[in-house]
Amino acid sequence: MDIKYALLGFLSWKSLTGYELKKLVTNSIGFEWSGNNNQIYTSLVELHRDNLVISELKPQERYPTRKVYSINNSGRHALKEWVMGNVEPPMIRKSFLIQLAWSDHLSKNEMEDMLKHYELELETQIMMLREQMRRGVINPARTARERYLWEKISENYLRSYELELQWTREIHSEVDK
Amino acid sequence: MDIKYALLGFLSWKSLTGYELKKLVTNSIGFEWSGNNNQIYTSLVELHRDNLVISELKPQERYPTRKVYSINNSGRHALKEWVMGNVEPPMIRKSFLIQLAWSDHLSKNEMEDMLKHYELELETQIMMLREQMRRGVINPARTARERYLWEKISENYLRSYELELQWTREIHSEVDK
DNA sequence: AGATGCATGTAAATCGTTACATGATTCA
DNA sequence: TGAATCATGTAACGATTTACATGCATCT
Repeated sequence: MDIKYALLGFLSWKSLTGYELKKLVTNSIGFEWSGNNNQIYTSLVELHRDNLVISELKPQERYPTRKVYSINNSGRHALKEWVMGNVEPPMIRKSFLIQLAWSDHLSKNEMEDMLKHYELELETQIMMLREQMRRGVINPARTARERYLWEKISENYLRSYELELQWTREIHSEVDK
Repeated sequence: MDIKYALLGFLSWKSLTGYELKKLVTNSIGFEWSGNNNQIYTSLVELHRDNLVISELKPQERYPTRKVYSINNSGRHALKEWVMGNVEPPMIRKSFLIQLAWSDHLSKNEMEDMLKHYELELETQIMMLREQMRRGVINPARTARERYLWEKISENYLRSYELELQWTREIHSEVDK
């Protein structure tokens, strides 16, 4: 369950509430997935139960009480353990390739349509990424190295989508012949 | 649930048993995920319930009875519908990038170690893909176009991993300085 | 004798998504 | 007045993984 470590990571940056974590997770590049309420609040409960974070209630005047989570030493330790061990290859799931695999019974026009759709989806993703990067992606940037790494991570996703788009266009032009 | 359509796709190629489908799914490039027993046998039951396939028992002498599934016209229709509609961007989940995001507190050596591990994982994936391609990946190849598409699909995965490896090496050499 | 292949499936647990539920505040 | 933001969470469902369960045949 990566989400727990993603949350621990953000908490190793600074103390945050569930609500803030949700925003960070859904707005950061590469963390988007499973940034739903349920997982965040329940993961925080588990992290607390496992004694990796502490929480503190901070009442406010006009808004609901905030429950601020902070990482503790066990949490920092668990995070470091996870970061160093447990390296796995990326998991890539492209439904579209399965669709393409069984698209031979389509007419030329139908196939072009399919490819066009995929290109559009990819172009949209790329635009959103670029836009997000343009107006400054979240980046703790506590050191030059950290800033560099976070920039590289955005770049990674961008390049992945660009490669996919390029590949699709190649097929498109080949199928067009 | 893509797995159902992946199965329908293979059945649109030829009639197959659950056991054969399992082997195909786990050995084909891009279908590997969720090639576990449970999903295949239960999906086949659902496809049968939804009237997209028919099944026939074929007793054998020395081996257990085979349950051979065949696609029917509703199945072929459902497959075509799915292939043409419903185009979605790829889903990419790279745990490693989350690890990297929170790796700034590691020493230079520790970080190099991490990167080295990831490179090794990627190199292994690439080798396995190449090996699979070398000794002839599954490919219905009923038409020249279908052969071409299936080759492109293998190429897609290969290129994705190669891009990832290249990106990692870039970081590695930058971090080394 | 032990591993692998043939062939079927079930059960339990975890992970992930979507929707539900509440309620004040602020901005257009 | 309606939408968005602040802030907490729960419930239900669906997808996915891992492990369990059986038994004969064939190969090393």
